[in-house]
Amino acid sequence: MAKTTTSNHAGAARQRGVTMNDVAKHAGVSRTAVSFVLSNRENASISEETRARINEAVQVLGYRPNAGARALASQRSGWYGIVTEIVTAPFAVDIIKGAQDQAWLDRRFLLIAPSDQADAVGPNQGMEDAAIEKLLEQRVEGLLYAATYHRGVHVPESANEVPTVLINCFDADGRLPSIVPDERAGGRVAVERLLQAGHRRIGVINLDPDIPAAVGRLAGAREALADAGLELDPQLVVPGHATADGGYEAACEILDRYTEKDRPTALFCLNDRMAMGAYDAIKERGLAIPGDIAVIGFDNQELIAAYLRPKLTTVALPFEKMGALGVQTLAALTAGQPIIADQQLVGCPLLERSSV
Amino acid sequence: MAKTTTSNHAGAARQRGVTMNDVAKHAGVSRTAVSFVLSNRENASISEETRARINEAVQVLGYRPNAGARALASQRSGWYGIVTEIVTAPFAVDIIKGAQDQAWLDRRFLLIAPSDQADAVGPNQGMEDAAIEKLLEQRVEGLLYAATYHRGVHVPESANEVPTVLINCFDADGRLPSIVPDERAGGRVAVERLLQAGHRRIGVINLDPDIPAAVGRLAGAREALADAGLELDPQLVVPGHATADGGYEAACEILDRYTEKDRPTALFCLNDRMAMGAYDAIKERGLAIPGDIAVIGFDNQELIAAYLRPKLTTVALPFEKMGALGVQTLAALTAGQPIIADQQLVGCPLLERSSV
DNA sequence: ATGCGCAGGTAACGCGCGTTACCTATCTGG
DNA sequence: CCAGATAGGTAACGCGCGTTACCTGCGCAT
Repeated sequence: MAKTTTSNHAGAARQRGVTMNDVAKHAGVSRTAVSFVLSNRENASISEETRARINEAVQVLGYRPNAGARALASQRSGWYGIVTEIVTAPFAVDIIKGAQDQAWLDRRFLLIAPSDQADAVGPNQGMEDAAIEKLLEQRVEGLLYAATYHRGVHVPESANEVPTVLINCFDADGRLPSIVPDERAGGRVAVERLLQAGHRRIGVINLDPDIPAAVGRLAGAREALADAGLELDPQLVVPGHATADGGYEAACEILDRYTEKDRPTALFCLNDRMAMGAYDAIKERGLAIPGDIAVIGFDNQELIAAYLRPKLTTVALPFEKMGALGVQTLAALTAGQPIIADQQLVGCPLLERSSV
Repeated sequence: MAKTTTSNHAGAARQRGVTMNDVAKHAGVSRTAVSFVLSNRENASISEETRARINEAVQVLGYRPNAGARALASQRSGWYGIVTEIVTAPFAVDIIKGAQDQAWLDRRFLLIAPSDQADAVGPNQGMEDAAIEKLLEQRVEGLLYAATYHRGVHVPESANEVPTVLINCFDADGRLPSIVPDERAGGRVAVERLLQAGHRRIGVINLDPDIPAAVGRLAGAREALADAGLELDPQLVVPGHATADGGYEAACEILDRYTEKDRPTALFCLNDRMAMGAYDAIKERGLAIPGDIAVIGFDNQELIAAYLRPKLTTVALPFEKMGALGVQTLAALTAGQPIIADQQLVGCPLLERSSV
């Protein structure tokens, strides 16, 4: 499989960039004319004929504009920067994806800078500052700052030099606009789905109760129950570590505590990893999903939700959408428009699969 | 939660970049002197005193070099580009992460371009070409081309204008250097682990037998068995769809076909998703992992392997390492060094968890 | 006094392009 | 026949910086 031939690689004589001047000469016009044609200037008066000659020259010579030079002259880089933990979080990717696509539509480029520690505290802060610094050196016109889980963050000072939007987090200092998931609405829709399926006794496997995700989702759950004239039994809310093991243990506790009659008929797991563990606990007890116990998750971690058996019905975190909205907001901001709100909530859609 | 205050955003008067000239004036020297100091020029003769004055001016004014202008003047952008499907694959991220980190070490920037369809065939080819085009407009000095699963690809022509390295795929046209996982060695180590644990009858849940991953891993498995004086029973190799469902079905087939005595005592699943399905089949039959049946996977998809119960022992695909190696290879290439081989194999380490 | 080397700088060009000011030839209306 | 508009361009500056060539004193040996 491994060949040992030494590669002489692209002998392709790396031609020293064709410039606009070359194009101009080839077409027998001035460089200015070329510039006008390439940038589709409105009020330029260039005859159709020369325009065609120029375009042909571009083709023939394989001219490719030099983005750097263009940025220098026009004072606009056409770039946005995004700072985020790349790999720590499977989520970050979807945000990037959404932002990337939107940027692409706007004919902009997204410069992605790593930040292994997106918190402004901690040992790696230097890294993050350096990343932002690098982005600013590239003269990005705006900054996106994305976190891997919904929380408050402290954004480095330097981010103030350029319009900045936070994604999946909010400014603990309250200055910068942010885009976050509507956790409350998500919690509500999850429980509404269970109610609609006829469940009245619903167990909740909770996260660390202090984080925004837990607060919001639980509040939403309460609202949905209240609408149905029910209350959330505090006994049925058990905290768990945000892992599969945590979900397993919490589910065991909740399942073993009651007789078959009193047992909840549905479990709302505040994230999919915990749902994964809950599945095990349920199956271990010879119970069927969703026959005996329905399960609904949160987050829509594809790798889990779509591969569990039965596939997990869950509420999706709208990462791509938030990414796209981030870029849009940035675009508005850089265009000088006032933004609508300091915090934009993005809905979390229910994803029907087979566990309810 | 959602405030509706209208944000006036960073009133921070976007100061029109401090330039080297400003620094020079402030320090009472010429711009050249500043340039010399900032670029740590070897044979420049600048007194310690003026050097200090200049550095102070940089601090005071908050000077930040303009990367674009620098690139223009020096004819070196300091950028590499990477083309990959960003989100389709959870894998791509790790490659990017590895490449990003290595690039960061080399004081280079990684420009990430989306390519929703990394295959050179298909409807989205235009997108990919455009992405490469954009990267070249940014004057990247080298190109990385990463695939989400190990396979042969056709790289667009334009990539030839600049040194290019393929990651997790190889050039079907055989020109470009590539970096791929050593599937064979990986398959070998997996089976060796099972043999070491005393297993003699090993079932294999296979992938699509035509892809490099299947070919290599299976070959490695055979080698390991041969070393132990055993042969791979063709009956024990069952093909499956590369999903949890596929793994479930294949495992059912293999488990139900034999009596308890003839049944394999271990399952080598050629990817983790299938292992996930196999878990269900095994548990359903009241069998214990690894007590009754040991399971070993491949890929090390964190979200699955680390969260299954028991945690899955698996062979890791070295994505980060491949990414880093890609950048290193590119660096060597751009420095004009001949590369070692057209294809570099990267080892797949065994990750011990609890399923063997 | 002269020559010479060296520390400590500076002037000026060019990188590739956007953009503004200006110029010329041709047509049109009065 | 001439003023004025318009089509079809061009010359030249500046964006911020790297880099090369050159300049100016000053100490020192001749």
